[in-house]
Amino acid sequence: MSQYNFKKTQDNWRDKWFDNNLYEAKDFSPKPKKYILAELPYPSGAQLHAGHIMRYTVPDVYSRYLRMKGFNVLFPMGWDAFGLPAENYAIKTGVHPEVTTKKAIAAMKESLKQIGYGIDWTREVSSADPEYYKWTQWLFLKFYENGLAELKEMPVWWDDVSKTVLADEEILTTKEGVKISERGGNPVIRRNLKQWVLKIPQYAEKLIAGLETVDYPDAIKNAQMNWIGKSDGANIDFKIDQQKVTVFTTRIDTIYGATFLVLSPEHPLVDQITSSEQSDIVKKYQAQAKNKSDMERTETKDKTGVFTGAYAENPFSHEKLPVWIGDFVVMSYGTGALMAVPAHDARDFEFATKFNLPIKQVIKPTDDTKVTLPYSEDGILTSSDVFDNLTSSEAQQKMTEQAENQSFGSKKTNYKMRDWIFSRQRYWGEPIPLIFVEPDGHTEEVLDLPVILPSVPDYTPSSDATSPLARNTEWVSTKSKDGSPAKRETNTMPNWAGSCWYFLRYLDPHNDKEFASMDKLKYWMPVDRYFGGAEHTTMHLLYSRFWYQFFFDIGLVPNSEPYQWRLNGGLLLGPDGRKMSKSIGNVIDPMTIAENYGADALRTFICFIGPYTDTYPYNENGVRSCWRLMKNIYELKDKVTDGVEDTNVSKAYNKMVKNITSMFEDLKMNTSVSEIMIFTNQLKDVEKIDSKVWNGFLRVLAPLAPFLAEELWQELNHYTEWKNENSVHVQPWPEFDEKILENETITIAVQVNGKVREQIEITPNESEDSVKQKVMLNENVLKWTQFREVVKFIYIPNKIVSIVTN
RNA sequence: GGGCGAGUGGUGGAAUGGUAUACACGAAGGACUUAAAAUCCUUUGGCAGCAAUGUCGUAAGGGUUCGACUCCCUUCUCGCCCACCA
Repeated sequence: MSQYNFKKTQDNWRDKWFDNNLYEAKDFSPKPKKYILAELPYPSGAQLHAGHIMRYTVPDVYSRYLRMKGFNVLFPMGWDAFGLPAENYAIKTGVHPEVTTKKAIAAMKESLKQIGYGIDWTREVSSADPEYYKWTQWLFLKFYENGLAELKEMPVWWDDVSKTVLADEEILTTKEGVKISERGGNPVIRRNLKQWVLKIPQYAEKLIAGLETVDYPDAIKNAQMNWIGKSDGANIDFKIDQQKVTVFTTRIDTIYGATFLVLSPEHPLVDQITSSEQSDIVKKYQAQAKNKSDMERTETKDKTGVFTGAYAENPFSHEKLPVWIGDFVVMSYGTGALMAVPAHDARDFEFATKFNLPIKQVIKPTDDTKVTLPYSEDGILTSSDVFDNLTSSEAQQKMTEQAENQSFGSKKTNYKMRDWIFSRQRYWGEPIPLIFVEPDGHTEEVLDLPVILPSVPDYTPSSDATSPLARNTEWVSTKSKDGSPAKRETNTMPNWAGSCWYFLRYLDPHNDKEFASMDKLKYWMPVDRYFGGAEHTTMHLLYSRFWYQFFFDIGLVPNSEPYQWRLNGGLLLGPDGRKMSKSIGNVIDPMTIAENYGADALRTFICFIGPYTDTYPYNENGVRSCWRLMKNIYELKDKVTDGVEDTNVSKAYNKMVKNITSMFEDLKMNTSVSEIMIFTNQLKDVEKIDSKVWNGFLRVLAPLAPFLAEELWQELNHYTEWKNENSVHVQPWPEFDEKILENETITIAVQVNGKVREQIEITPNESEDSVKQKVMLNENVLKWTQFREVVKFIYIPNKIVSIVTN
């Protein structure tokens, strides 16, 4: 018996496949297309890590299956090559990030080939390649030209370790309420800086509407909806002497219960309305709030605030309401001012209780249940003048109408989503292709793209919020279109920029006239299946939808949603069940596993471990069992011969093909591996295996274990030299015969009063009468039915009999 | 505080209204071996029983149904996301 040498097998077929580009996706092929996409990796470190294997294995198995099913499959790969780790490494060592990145890319590409991912490498792209980022810059300029990119002075999150601004999405809040950076966990502080922003809130409605047309799990849709944070309500003006303050409310129906207003301490009106008696105390509070970091603001659960001495008139009830300021009201949402209805809002209730302000109930429940305040549900209005007895929603409509008719308010929709801060004060990113023309400093586009990222002697970020590029004075000074002196924008784009459109470049990677041709976009888009990480739900996945929707609006792409379908994958934990971490020392290196057990065993293990979406601890014994499976399959080959007839094997074979076909369609790779194991165990028990069965089995095996399947396929067919069309991976997916699966008899269970008491044999589609006769005379059934009256006899054909007695 | 998801053997998991625990790991016993590894065979949800079998059992409680891990309600626990967002 020959021994399975997985290393030799892998080395051999890997070169054959990739040297001949076996997995090429053909533009405009008459076959139906499938675009299978997995998030592109960041090329750090030397090689692949466990996360990549978890992310790419199932998509690869699936795309291999589709290819055999006759689809023109695009399964591409590229590199999200800009980013902090390479830059931080450069700061430490002085080696240019380009050098380290290229090295990492080469090593990772080699690893991806070793695992046997069926990637079309002719379409490889790297976001740090000038040929690529030329188009990232070009696309950015489309935003600029259409008023969606804007320079804006605003409070931003500043990472004080990395010395750069970060977007809202890149900030996490710890359990203690401390704000930190998502990458690196560095402390962040608030700073006012002038930044490029992309006005993603303008696409809020389209981003919401688009979710209805795509097939994403509800969890992702919910998270994006939540992040966009749409609230329908109204802006209402309250008069304060000659001034007026506008508040945003989603509950205008509670306005008769408003007993005070609260303004953000930074609200511009505060200085004008504060009475002279309150002036000192207000100024002191404002100063305190300003010095308080956001961390401290959120840390103190206790509400604080001070009275301004001013009173505002409720436009409905004409009551005079005291105006307070409080730092729980943030300037960046709504109007920075709110009407407090302590009876119907928990925060207002807390504030009113603390400062002894009146609490007035104006909503009662629709039924007679007693309420404890604060009661924040909808209900029936009371103590609300002419609006009494209306429901909340009726009142909201009528009151908003009245406010609009009398010009003291209007319907208003607010979003939690903010402008996307798009400048980074770092080196290793795409230069923003704009210049500031002197003397007035107005911005102008750079027409000659790409703006190449210049070399600098020193990558260290500066604490004065300028980019390392700013120190390259020669590069910074340039000329405008009409020859005026100008200075370059020295900030770079965030890491997310390149990945917002990479899936479009795969479609036309070598086009130097366009970012991608419309014909190719029309052929391939949208992405049919997109696999990625859950951490990108409100970042990359939302950003790239925004870009794509905008491109659609300006006619650059053929449809409005980039991804038709999306699934988030889980993680591989260390053997101890904890997240892999160098400091804990529980990091599993997939390439070592591949080295020890073979790429096929590793792939099969990753599939077998459980559904794609879940997270699992690593288990070495699990890999060993898959390695054993490979070995067992290999050893079966000596039993293969022509003309073996075996009904049991034939049945098992057809069942396996049938089951795996539907499991692959549903991406249930874990149970597919079970089916392979069950069938293999069966083959181990027979003397001889028919070559036709073996032929089909190898094709079913091919997506999961591409190397082993290729080895045995080539041997079975006695191929002596390599030809692409002879590869197992381009063979048609095997058919199965339902007829062979039909048995002469079926065993079904008999339940008496819900408990299984007997199993009987019936012929397929046997009549109810005949089955009933068999069942009612059965001795084990009689034990439970005699001396009782059979009230009901239920027969579900070919499945079960259920008897009810009294 | 809000939203979403999940709870099944010692472990990863299977079963989406029809015989709960497929497949695999681990464990126990046995075969082979001087021995070990590897390999092979047997057993493996709890309780009672030599066994046939009975009985309980999918976080807890209730409901719908001939029949519920699966659908509905209540509670508990865990995970993830968001969070003074008016």
